[in-house]
Formats: sequence, C-alpha cells, structure tokens
Amino acid sequence: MDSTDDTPPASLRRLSSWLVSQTAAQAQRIINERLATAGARRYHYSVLSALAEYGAMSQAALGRHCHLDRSDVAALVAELGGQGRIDREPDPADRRRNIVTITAAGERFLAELAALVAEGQDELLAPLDAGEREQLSGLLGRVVTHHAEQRGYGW
Amino acid sequence: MDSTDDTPPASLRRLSSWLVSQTAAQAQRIINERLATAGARRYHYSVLSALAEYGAMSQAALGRHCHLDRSDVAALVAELGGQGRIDREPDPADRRRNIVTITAAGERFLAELAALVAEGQDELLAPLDAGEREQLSGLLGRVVTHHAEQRGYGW
DNA sequence: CATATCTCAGAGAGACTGAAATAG
DNA sequence: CCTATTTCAGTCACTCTGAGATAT
Repeated sequence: MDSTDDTPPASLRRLSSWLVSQTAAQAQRIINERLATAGARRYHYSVLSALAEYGAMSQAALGRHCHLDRSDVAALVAELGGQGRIDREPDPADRRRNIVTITAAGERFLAELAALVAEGQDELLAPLDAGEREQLSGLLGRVVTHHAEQRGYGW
Repeated sequence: MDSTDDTPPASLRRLSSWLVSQTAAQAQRIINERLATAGARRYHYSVLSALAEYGAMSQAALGRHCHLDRSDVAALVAELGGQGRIDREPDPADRRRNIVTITAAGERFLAELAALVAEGQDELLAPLDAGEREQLSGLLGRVVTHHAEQRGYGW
C-alpha cells in the first residue's frame, strides 16, 4: 500500500504559493487551537484589537479595518456584546450606525487572547531563529503591502 | 465615515501568522483566477502533477500525496476522467482499488496549467527579486517541513 | 474479525450575496 | 433619488465525517 507515501509532488513543493498556503493552514490551526481554549476564534481577536487600537467605531468601520464582511461583523459584535466584552450604542450623530466600544472586561479578554496568539507565533516559527523570523515577516509584509496597493485597499 | 480607513490594527500586521494568512489568500486568489481561465482549480493541478511525477496509483494513494480527502479525490477523479485527462481501471492485484493513470491529453492539460501556475508565482512575488524569492521559499519550506514532521505526515 | 478502498450523502465552518428596514 | 448602515436569510466552495458496499 506504499505505506506512508504521502510526499507531495515536487512541482507543488517548489511553489511559493503552495508553501505559503501550507504554512497558513498550520498557522490557522495553531492559532485557532489556542484561542479555542479561551472560547474564542481569530476574528474575536481581530475585532477587539481594532477597537483597542483605534477606539470606538461603527460596525462598518470595524469591517473595513479587519477585512470582515458586514454580516459577519454583525454576528461577531452580537456575540461579543452578549459576553459583555463590547458595548453597542446608536450613534447620536448618525442614527444608522452602532458605535462599538470595548469594555474593561473586553480589554482583559484581549490581553488573554494576545498571550495565546503570541504563544502560537512561537509554535509556528519554532524552526526559525529570531533573525530568520524578522526576515520572513519582512518579506511577507512586502508581498502583502504590494497586493493591498494593487487592489486599492488603502493600506 | 473615516473614508478609506481600512488599515488593519498593528497588533495584526505584526503577526507572522496574519501575514502568512494574508499572503496565502492572495496566492489562492491569483492561482485560482489563472486556473479558472482553463476551467481548472488548484486540486486539478495537484492531482495531475502527482500522477505525472509518481506514475499511476490508487485514489487512496493520490489522496495521501496531495493531502486530499478520499471523498474529494473521488469527485476530482470522476471529473478528470469525464474529460479524458485520466484513465481509471480496477487494480487486478487488489480489486478494491482504482488505478488512476494520466492520459496524453492529461499531460498536455497539465503543461497548460503549469504555465498558468508559473505566471501566478510571478504575480504573487512581484515585489521580491530572485534572491528574496529564494529566501522566502527556504524559510517557508523549513516551517512546512517542521510541522509535517511534528504531525507525522511522513514527508 | 479487522482493515482498506471507493462512493455517496451530508455536516460544518468561512466568506460572501441579496434584500429589507432605517437613516442620511 | 441615491447612498450608507445594520440585519437576516441564504448561497457557495472547501473540508471533513459517517455509513455502506466491496474486497483483502
């Protein structure tokens, strides 16, 4: 049965696009596993981070910052609101909007998630030393920035 | 409305796991767009590559090589078979198995897909020079190999 | 009896679309 | 009138699970 013959073809292993997809799959598995121990997923961390960093904003702005769809933001915000980690109030200046604010409990939760995420980076990058991690981040950052500009994301 | 304020939080932009996921999303979009012009998706390329590189094999072995689920292999093989790009015959030595073989038409199709995939690598890595692309592949390759060993994939 | 293969039917999460209600 | 925001319902591709039939 070829026993453990699960080597991917060389024509895949040579592709940067394949390598980066494999790495991303590992990254997402690791981060999701860690965050699950706190009952969270990746987007909880994204949304709370954006609120902590940029301050209160509407759901639509949250979606733009985190590259999340309007309907997925609505679900996330409802969930985090029910847990007391964010407050949601109508904007008096534009009553179409909900102004979303992170609460003190949300800040504490975010700190907990940030620690889990940091552990995950370390697990993901285990085979690389500090200099190599910098190199990798630098190269990936340039690729991400390039395509963001190409597609007009504005960052 | 903060107009085009869609900068992700710095706590995300600093994360290797986030950078690699963003890059993978771009990679998959680019590759899928190119392959779609030939009526194919990424896994068609994977399966045909594995058959071209390792020769005929059972569907189960194909799944192990390409990290594809048995049921997804079945669907892919049925599709490629209907297009005359692979042959599927029962294995006389073990009649549970289908021996899958790439046809001449399949080889030609694979060459076509390989050209599209190569163009995609270039688009993905546009901001990097040749040396930087090597560096990136090397670093990602080590990460992928590390986690493959950790998880017992055998490659 | 236990395991391996192939197939189908369907579940589940993630990303996205459409439409309605409300507001500017 | 047209656009923006929020919300819900639903779609779609992808991944994976379960069960059955067949074979070793």
